[in-house]
Amino acid sequence: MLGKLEQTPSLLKVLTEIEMPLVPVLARIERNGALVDAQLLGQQSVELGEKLVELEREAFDIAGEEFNLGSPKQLGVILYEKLGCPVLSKTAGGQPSTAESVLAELAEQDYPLPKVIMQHRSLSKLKGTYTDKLPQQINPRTGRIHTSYHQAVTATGRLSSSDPNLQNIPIRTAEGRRIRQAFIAAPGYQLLAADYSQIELRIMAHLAQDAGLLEAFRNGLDVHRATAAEVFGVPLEQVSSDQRRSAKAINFGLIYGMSAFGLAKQIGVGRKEAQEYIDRYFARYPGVLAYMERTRTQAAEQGFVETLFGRRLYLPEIHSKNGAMRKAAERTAINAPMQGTAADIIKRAMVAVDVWLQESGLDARIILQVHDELVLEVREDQVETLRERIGPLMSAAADLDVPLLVEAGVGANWDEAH
DNA sequence: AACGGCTCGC
DNA sequence: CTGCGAGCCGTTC
Repeated sequence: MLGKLEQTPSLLKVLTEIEMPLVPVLARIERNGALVDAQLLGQQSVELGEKLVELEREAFDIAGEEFNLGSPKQLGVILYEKLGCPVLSKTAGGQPSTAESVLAELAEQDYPLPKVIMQHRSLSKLKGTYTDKLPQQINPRTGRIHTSYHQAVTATGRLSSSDPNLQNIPIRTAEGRRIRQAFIAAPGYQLLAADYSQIELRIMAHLAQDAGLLEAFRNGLDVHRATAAEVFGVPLEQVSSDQRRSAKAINFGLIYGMSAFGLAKQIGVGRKEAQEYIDRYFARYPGVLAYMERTRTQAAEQGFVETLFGRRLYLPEIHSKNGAMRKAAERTAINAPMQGTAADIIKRAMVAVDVWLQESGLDARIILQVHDELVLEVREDQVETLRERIGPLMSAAADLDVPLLVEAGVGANWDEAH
């Protein structure tokens, strides 16, 4: 009796041509490990601890009593019962929410406590998850951190990373980036970070074969700016930074199968206005609309969607009688081919880079993969060779109808390499 | 130990 | 009521 895998040539191909060759590559990456400056993280922990005590004092002062800032339950009592903040949103469990977006909203209404809580939350996240924990994860024998990559966990084909997760190291804020500064190269070596530029949007252009989007990428345009120009009806050079930010949210929203409601929340406009943006987007990029409709239909008819390389995601809930569950399956159907194709491509690239490094005898090794990025540790005198050749090699992992660009940076630490 | 709420990444 | 993950802390059992 043959299973789905043996019966399906495209799945066999994904197995034998992508996943199996990747196994020894992942093993090598895990064994290589990442060098981390424990002393620097230790200093940061001390500094963060001091700032947290300060913020705690401020919070107690505003609240007029002491409470556990880390407890959403206790915080809810202070905010909504004692200080009389309006309840803007509730959690799935029915309690008044204290999530970031809610606190930001309350802060705008001039309540002083939410801002202190937000600062406390973000710093305690950095301390608890990163600066305190990472030094404990250093292997005493190698002096490096060896994450585990999981090859068969995610629905879309991405890798995941655990113990510790090195795929969610902060980057967004200046405080967070300091943690990346603790990921360093060994003496005599440099870090090289190579990431695909907007890979999922490029895949969307390719899969949807939308003329406008293909054109934008082929002309090397800033695609968020180009989207803004189309949606807001202004010349490219007159796009404001707000318009570009909104267009970026629209582009990401499309990849995620987002609704007008979700977009409205994300960019801070009314639902009607958000719907107008979406309508204008689809009017300008009709190929994208047709592709999304095709994807939904295919998911419903075949019960699965697939990536460019034939990896499948089965979606039984696409037939659910429950509307919310069906909608969720439809969003996954939209997202999975793009996210999954990106995963296929970087996996192929990892194998290609690994083969090249093994054959060339260069003193360089892959130490991290973060979904659209590879980080390598390279002997100093070979950095320029690597930097020149890794882009074309990674780009060649797929033959898309748009350029697949790779940006590569070098530095003494992971922050500098970006 | 398991779960909820929250927050970090792409 | 935008996709995919991992992990922290607080809370409950």
